[in-house]
Amino acid sequence: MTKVIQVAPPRVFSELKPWLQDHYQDLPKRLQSVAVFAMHNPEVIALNTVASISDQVGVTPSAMVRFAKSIGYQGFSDMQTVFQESMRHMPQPYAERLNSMQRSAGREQTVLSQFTQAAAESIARLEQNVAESALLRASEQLAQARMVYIAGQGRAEPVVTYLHYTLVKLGVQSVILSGMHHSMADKARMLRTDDVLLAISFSPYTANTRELVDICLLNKTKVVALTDSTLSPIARADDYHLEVLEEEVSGFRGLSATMCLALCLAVETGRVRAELDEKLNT
Amino acid sequence: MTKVIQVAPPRVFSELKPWLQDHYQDLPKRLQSVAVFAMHNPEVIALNTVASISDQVGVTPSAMVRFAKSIGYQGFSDMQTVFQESMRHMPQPYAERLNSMQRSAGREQTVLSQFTQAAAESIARLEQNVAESALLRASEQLAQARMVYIAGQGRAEPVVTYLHYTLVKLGVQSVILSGMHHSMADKARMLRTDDVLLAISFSPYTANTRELVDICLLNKTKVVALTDSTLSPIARADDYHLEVLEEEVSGFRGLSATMCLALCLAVETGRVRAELDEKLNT
DNA sequence: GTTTATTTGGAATGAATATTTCCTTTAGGT
DNA sequence: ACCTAAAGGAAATATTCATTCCAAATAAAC
Repeated sequence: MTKVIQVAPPRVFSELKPWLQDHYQDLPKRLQSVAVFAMHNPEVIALNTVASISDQVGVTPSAMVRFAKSIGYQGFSDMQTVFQESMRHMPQPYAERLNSMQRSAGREQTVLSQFTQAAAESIARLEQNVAESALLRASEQLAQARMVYIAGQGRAEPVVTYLHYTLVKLGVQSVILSGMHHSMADKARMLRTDDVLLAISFSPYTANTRELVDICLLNKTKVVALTDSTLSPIARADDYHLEVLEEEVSGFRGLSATMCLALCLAVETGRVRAELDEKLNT
Repeated sequence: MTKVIQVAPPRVFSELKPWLQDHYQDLPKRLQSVAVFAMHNPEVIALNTVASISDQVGVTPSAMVRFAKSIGYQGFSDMQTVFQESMRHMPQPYAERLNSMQRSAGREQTVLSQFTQAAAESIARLEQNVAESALLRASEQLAQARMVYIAGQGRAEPVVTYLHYTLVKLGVQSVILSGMHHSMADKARMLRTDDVLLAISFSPYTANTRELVDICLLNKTKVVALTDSTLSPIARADDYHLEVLEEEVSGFRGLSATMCLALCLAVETGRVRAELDEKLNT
């Protein structure tokens, strides 16, 4: 059996991608098919069984195992865990991200072009995946609120700042909740049933934001959530949530698509709010 | 065996959540533990084996199966597929897509498509207009700084927050200057000549940020600027500035391209900084 | 054109894992 | 305090699924 490589295989998906690009030419035909499919449908690899995947690719199950082994993994299952880990977006340490950044640096792609490409893809997907109707429903909730409370931490904080800024400019009353040094209970007490919580959260989901959402739902306070996955702890069926997924480049996730969605949400809210105000004045 | 329910169980995760909220009280103790865990760690349920999950929850494997059955699923595996399906980022239903297609085919584009298009164009232009060399020079300045002070107001503030967040994560010392309630003179006094000011500003340019830049240039403190035009008052010939122009839609300017550039700048700075640190240690 | 190495498909194997069963424990009611 | 019913744990069982092996096919080398 021909091993294409015998050194340790990539343990993270973002390193696997460039590896495959380099070695693609040297792979047998079937294994090339698998490679193409894997890069285009990583989620399928992560979630399905060998039989089901090989069926979709159009190869035999053994080809899948061979593929994994040719990269250096112990077997298919071993490789699958790498794909799975990339799905639960457990971020790798920043030092490692910088490392993999350097390793892929040789490949004639400038930093700028890599990130702009990722951003463009994220935005394209945003347009595909977000339903106009969902956006409208969320906006209506926000527009009807007596007051909009905005919460989010870490990577979500710039989004909080932006939404607050834009909403206020558009005449929608809103307050940033995350900055305040209140206890969770205090925060919860502020919220009345005619208020709306606008929660922004990405994985790894911070406990604070999650708790806040839980409390609001108990109090029958409406929640509008902006998150990166329907599996997010803050996404419920009975609330209004919008989903945006940012493409990653060697472990780094941007905010380009998220900011775009935030602007849409704010503008739409402003519009609906203006309509409501007009009705009241007539 | 006690079935809490015998009708068809939820086929999507978002419906399962409220279901559990309703029936939580009626569940046995161990099954409650599982319910709480499942709602807070859906990804774990989706990706791991019964043994591994039950271990993390602190119950026996059979409890997991019981849990699934009590909801109405055939078994654990059946329930797991629901969690998995919610993980894949399924595009919106075709009905919805057609709907929005038709609407955009008519006269008015959807809000979403208008803004995504603007964002995409802004990003494309960003790649065209920003020279890799300029990015590198700016990054080198930031990487050599003893401390990076970040300033910006209004629409630039989300960018400030984001840059601060990312730089700190990458091990580059930085402080946000705009939030502090010091007088301009106080702020200026903080800055030493081996510090660098990272100023973000868009038209209409706020006086505060402009003044800060002026003072720094007088003190021979290095300035890296991120702005929307070379005509900007904070762009000088002798400093390092990056330019990004956001396309506007009916008066609204996004931040998608800006955020992308900010990320590039931060990552590149982190990389250069790591290189420098390595040299010192040898 | 023949031989040799590589690749490929398909069935057999074996490991991993969900599920069931049975027995013990706990709790609720009289 | 006793009885009954529900709940929980542990291990046996059944199923699903990855993996391996071997023969057939294809491509490469001579």
